[in-house]
Amino acid sequence: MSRASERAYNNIRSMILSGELQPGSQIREEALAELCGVSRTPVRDSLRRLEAEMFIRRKDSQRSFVADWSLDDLEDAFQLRAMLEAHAAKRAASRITREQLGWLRFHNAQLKQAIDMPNPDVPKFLDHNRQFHAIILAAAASERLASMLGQVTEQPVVLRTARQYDLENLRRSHHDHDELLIAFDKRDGEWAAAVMTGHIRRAFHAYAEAHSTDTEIRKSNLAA
Amino acid sequence: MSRASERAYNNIRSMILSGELQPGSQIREEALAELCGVSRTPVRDSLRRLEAEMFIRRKDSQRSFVADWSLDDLEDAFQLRAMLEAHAAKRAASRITREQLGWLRFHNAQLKQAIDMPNPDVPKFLDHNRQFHAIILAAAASERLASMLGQVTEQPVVLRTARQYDLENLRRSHHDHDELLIAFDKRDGEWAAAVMTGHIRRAFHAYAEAHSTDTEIRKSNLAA
DNA sequence: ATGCAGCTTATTGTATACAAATAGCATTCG
DNA sequence: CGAATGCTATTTGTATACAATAAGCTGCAT
Repeated sequence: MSRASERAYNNIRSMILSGELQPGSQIREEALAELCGVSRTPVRDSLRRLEAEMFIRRKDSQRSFVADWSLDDLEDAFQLRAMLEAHAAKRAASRITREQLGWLRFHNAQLKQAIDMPNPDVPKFLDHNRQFHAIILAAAASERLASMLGQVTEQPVVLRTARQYDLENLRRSHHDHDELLIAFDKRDGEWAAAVMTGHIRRAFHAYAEAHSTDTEIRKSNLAA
Repeated sequence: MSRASERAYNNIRSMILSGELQPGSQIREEALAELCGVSRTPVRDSLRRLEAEMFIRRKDSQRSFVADWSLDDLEDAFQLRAMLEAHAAKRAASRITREQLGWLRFHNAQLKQAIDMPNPDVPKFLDHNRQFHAIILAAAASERLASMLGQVTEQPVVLRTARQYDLENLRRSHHDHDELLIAFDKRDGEWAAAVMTGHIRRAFHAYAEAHSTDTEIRKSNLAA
């Protein structure tokens, strides 16, 4: 992907994820082109891609809108994600290298450190968490699987606060990772898959809870 | 999708699926534009889409090539497909309507009829088979799932003959469908999922066998 | 001969102009 | 007063021209 095109894609995507572009709002190509400082051509490329990734929806005729996720959509995405990540874990169990295992341990230690402080560093936690999962995906060695997972791993943060999960949840995540490491070490794909399933489903419930709290807040703001 | 764009997409896609565009061969936008009778713009749109669907790959810098599927790729795609279709069947079991069940029965009867003749009509079989699966996917009621399945349901026919599966296999497929119908009727999602898994895996082995036979033939042709 | 440098050509990326289509609005007719 | 129809403005689709980039080739030097 080339310079202008990539810039447009990343800009628009992060605007959607951050909520800067409101769910349900219409998108005009020219407006985005100006915002990104490029012409409509690369913007259109990006829109097509984002449409395939279901961040953008198109009405019957051609107009684009920012996807508006219902709780059902969210659950649907997480259900798919749980299935796919479990599959990735299963495949990874029989293929992961010693070196990759080492990196998993490293990132897991780092993310533990990030929340075992007086002032927990949540962004740091999330970053190492992301890398942890990325390594498993790489070990699974399936491009298609990676491509599909890319479609369900990031949801728009319709949430008010960056601290999506409370500390207790983050600690449990770390614990899940520990168990995954043992399963990988024993090359037990079934175990790894089971742990991963639970891991993702917990994330869903944490997210869903935050989501509904948020929409309530938003509604009351609207009413006020 | 608009006229020119859609035409380009369908044309290119079917050229890939039919093998008219050889796996591994380079793709030039302008050449395709002429072939489709449109300009490069809609061709580029289509290429992007086909790239996302992994029918087209791009080298480090920008040049596009028709994807060249190894047996491993094929197995990978089928593995994912089995998982996703099983999931669809499971969801469908609890959601499918009486009317949809009726249509399933209809298409299953039709595809049985297509091969229960002195001169089996394989294209007719394949068409009703496609519709059978489409109804289940619709009953599963998950747009994301549908979108993902779209990425793994069609593989390029690198095969010489349209009769990819022998009659025995087609009959077994019909039988699987019968069993699926019963599972749906009893709203037994687990059963439906299990039947579907086997159903797709059989398809894989039939396909793989034909594939390897074909590549052997091709090799010997190349040598001659 | 071989490998590297610079040039030439092929191919893709980006911008822009224009065509087509759609939505919103006003006006008119029932 | 409401619904339907035609007009206008907005937005997207398509084509084309031009810019940037990468591949391939030629010739020179080692």
